[in-house]
Amino acid sequence: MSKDIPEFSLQRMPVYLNYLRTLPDDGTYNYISSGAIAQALGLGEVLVRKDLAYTGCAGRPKVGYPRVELIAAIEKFLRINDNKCAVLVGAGGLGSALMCYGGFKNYGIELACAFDNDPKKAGTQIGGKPVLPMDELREGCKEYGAVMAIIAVPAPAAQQTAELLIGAGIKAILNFAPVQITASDDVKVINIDVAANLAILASML
Amino acid sequence: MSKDIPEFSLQRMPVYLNYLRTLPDDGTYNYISSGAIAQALGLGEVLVRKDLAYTGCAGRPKVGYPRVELIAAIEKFLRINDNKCAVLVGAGGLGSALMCYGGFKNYGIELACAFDNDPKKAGTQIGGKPVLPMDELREGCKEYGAVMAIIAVPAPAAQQTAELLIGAGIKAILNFAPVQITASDDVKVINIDVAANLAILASML
DNA sequence: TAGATTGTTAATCGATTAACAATC
DNA sequence: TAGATTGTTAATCGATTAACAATC
Repeated sequence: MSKDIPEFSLQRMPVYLNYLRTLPDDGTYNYISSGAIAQALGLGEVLVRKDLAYTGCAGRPKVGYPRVELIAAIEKFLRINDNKCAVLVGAGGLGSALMCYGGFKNYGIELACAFDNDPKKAGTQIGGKPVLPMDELREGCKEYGAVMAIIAVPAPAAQQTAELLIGAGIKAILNFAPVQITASDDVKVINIDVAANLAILASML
Repeated sequence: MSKDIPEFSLQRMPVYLNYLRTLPDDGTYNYISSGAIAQALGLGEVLVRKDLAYTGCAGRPKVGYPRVELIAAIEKFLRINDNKCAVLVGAGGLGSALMCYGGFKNYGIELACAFDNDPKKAGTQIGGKPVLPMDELREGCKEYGAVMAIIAVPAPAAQQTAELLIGAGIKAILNFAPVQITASDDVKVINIDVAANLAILASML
């Protein structure tokens, strides 16, 4: 279903969803036009209409898009009600912060537990979720039915960690280690390098 | 200088730099070919050559690119020796983790201090760097000569925080709050929404 | 009806890839 | 020289924008 959507349109879907969810529920935004959305997000209005067309939610000429239906359509498109489960590897500073972050549930994602190779951390909890030793990674992923993982380990360990996760059945990886993780095509990977993004900004000044 | 480079080529520059820096210094990689780089990073080799051409570092046919010179050329292209200074707003979990992260210095960026509106945090240190109250933001930015900022505040406060920062002379913003920050064209903004990225991955499964 | 807004088709723009000449 | 690799020019591909018909 989301196979035939352009990559960039897909990336904007959560942006639309976020924005629509922040609108007040007092009746002033029962309908919203593509132009209004475009202006709020700094996009072209034709682009917005094209993107929204992929959700299957039809707008009404002269009126706009029905807000509640549009939110539901995007949620369905992103399969937010499927309640996917994710695990995290590397309960350091960044990993711990992500364990405590409550925003994943907005997308129907549960961050179930963390794995860490520090024996002192194993058995503790972070953000109310258990930290397990690395040698329980395979078993833990299966038990929770995890399909996604977040990697927050040091760079030298990242690729190896990814392979462990893939071996445990993980199909999508969000990697924060500053190396490009490579995997076969059936495993989806997004690499986010925070320092690199700051460096890009610095070079544009 | 970096004005005429395609956006996507610029985004790959830190990736090349990271990769080249990880290569061993034992003489086996005095020269490296575009094909080898391409394979390691999962890119096309012509693309790699085009990107590297922007750095002004010439490769030698049959040999490849001189590794040390290439690293220096990318560093110069990204202006890594300019030693930019950044501040952070929002010393919560994610903000604190970023304060402790040592990777910014790899790109010549110093994260100097944090600002937080919690009076209990003001006066403390995180990662060896001071946390200052919000009402010292303007003064603090000037004092450190900060040109960039990281926003790690809750979503509802993000846009307002951005405007404060811009008022204090900040020219580039890396935003982790899950809202799109909008600013005039002379201020560069990159929005990173961690949960949204995980949602995108989930929808691709 | 007139006007505003959607949805679609065509044109443009930018990025990637392919082909190939240049070079060591 | 022959072969490998760079660098450039042309072709392709995908995403965005422009133009405009459809519709409420």
